[in-house]
Amino acid sequence: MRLVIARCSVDYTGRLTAHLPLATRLLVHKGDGSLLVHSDGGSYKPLNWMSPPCTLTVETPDAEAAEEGVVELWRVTHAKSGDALLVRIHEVIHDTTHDLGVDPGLIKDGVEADLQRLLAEQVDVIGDGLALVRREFPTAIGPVDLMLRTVTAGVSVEIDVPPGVEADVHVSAAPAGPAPARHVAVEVKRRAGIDAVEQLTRYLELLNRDPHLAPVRGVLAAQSIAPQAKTLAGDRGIDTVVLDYDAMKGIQSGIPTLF
Amino acid sequence: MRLVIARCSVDYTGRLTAHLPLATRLLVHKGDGSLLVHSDGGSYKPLNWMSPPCTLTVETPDAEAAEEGVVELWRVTHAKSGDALLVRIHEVIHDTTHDLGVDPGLIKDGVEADLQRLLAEQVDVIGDGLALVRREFPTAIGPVDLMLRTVTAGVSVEIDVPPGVEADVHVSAAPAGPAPARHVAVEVKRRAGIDAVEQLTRYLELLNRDPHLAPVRGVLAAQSIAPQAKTLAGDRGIDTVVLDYDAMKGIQSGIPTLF
DNA sequence: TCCTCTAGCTTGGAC
DNA sequence: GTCCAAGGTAGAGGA
Repeated sequence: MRLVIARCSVDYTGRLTAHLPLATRLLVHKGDGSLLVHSDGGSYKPLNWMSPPCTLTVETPDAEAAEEGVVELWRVTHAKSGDALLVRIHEVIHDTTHDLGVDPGLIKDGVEADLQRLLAEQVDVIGDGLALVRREFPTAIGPVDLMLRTVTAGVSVEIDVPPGVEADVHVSAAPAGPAPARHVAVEVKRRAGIDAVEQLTRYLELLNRDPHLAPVRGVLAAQSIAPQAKTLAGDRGIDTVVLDYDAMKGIQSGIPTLF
Repeated sequence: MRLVIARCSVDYTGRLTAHLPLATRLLVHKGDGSLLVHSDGGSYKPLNWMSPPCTLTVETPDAEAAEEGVVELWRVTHAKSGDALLVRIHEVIHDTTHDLGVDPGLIKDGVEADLQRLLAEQVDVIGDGLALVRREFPTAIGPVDLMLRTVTAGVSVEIDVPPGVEADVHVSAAPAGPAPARHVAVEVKRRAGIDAVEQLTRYLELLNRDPHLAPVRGVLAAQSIAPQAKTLAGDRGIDTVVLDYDAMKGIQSGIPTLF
């Protein structure tokens, strides 16, 4: 990794064009060829950058550029897209190179996948008398996060059996023509916006065309739900459930899961 | 801006928890207090970071940590959210500080706003016999990018007048009861996905309730349109138009706009 | 490979 | 402040 502090101007041409006037900035040239241009402040996102695969070539400025004070010209070209970054360096203030080795990588917890996994183990959070059919239930337009079905075969049955799988098995085995299972499609999000409601609506539209599944009810489950998303969901008959990740994690660690 | 190369492990707790095992990394401490943790390679995004407003405090490791080889402990705390980043430094390999000054900022061209502006000047790209009503046409749920209307008042009229405004004016002034104008709502995107179709659908639903506007046809105009978005648009009777930004820009620079 | 969806998204703008 | 939409979104994961 090469770290350069330099007075420079930068031009990007590619999906759009962007220009950075002359100023002092940090240039990070990584081992994979990528380049980041950072200012002191702003966001974690560089002002300009080039993602790998790309190559950096250092050129000597032509007479005109040299006259303007350019001492070095860095050209970073993307291997496929043709995007290019041009760094006109007027003054190098710092220049060091370091060998960092390979990074072991990041371990995360608490992303949507974790939320979905926990919720699959605790479908009672969504409502009573529900059992998991499967996670990532496949449809033609993509997988539904969770597919559940009701296990309401009469109150008397549910009293003396454990909730979840056992009751579900009982219903399935009921000799007297069982009430048709009603399905519940659950969309899991960390933060749900209008787009989440739209997504679930598309799934429901499709699922309800399938006579084996219909009627399918929709539930939007998220750690936070935008007010407009809640309103839109209400309009469309979609229930919303706010999830408490820490509480769900507590239950998960305390009680062994049924599945 | 302070640049540190160090062998360190990092823990983030906040919206999720994340852990980085011991390895050599770049730490960038910016003037606004923010911290970036970069590896040599990967993306332009740091492995871990803390966004401003936040403060960095350097602590002396306790006996236990010192025994594990920690020589310095950086704690970065977000001012509002309570998110925290903990950097356990085992070895400092490089440590320099530089004054970069304030960055003049980035100038962009080719973003969605530019596309919309160009398209407003060249509505014929959408179809013949159309005139701009206005950009950012207001509705209760937000502005429609472009609202157009047809100027089809009979072919004979259109032959000997310039397209666009002039023809439109003529139609408006036509003494023999003019055919009602048909409206076209255009959603402009650089890249259109399913969400763009959903957005336009919401607008059309609303616009078509207005007897002054109905019937309103929908057009999705974008530099690239995802296949599923094109399919969904087709299902809903929404036309799609693929835009060539460079070509449109060429026309714009060559021919003065009518508006 | 293409195409989809998530993201500690971030960031800017409107209300 | 909250909420929504754009992003050179990037990056992962499935078909």
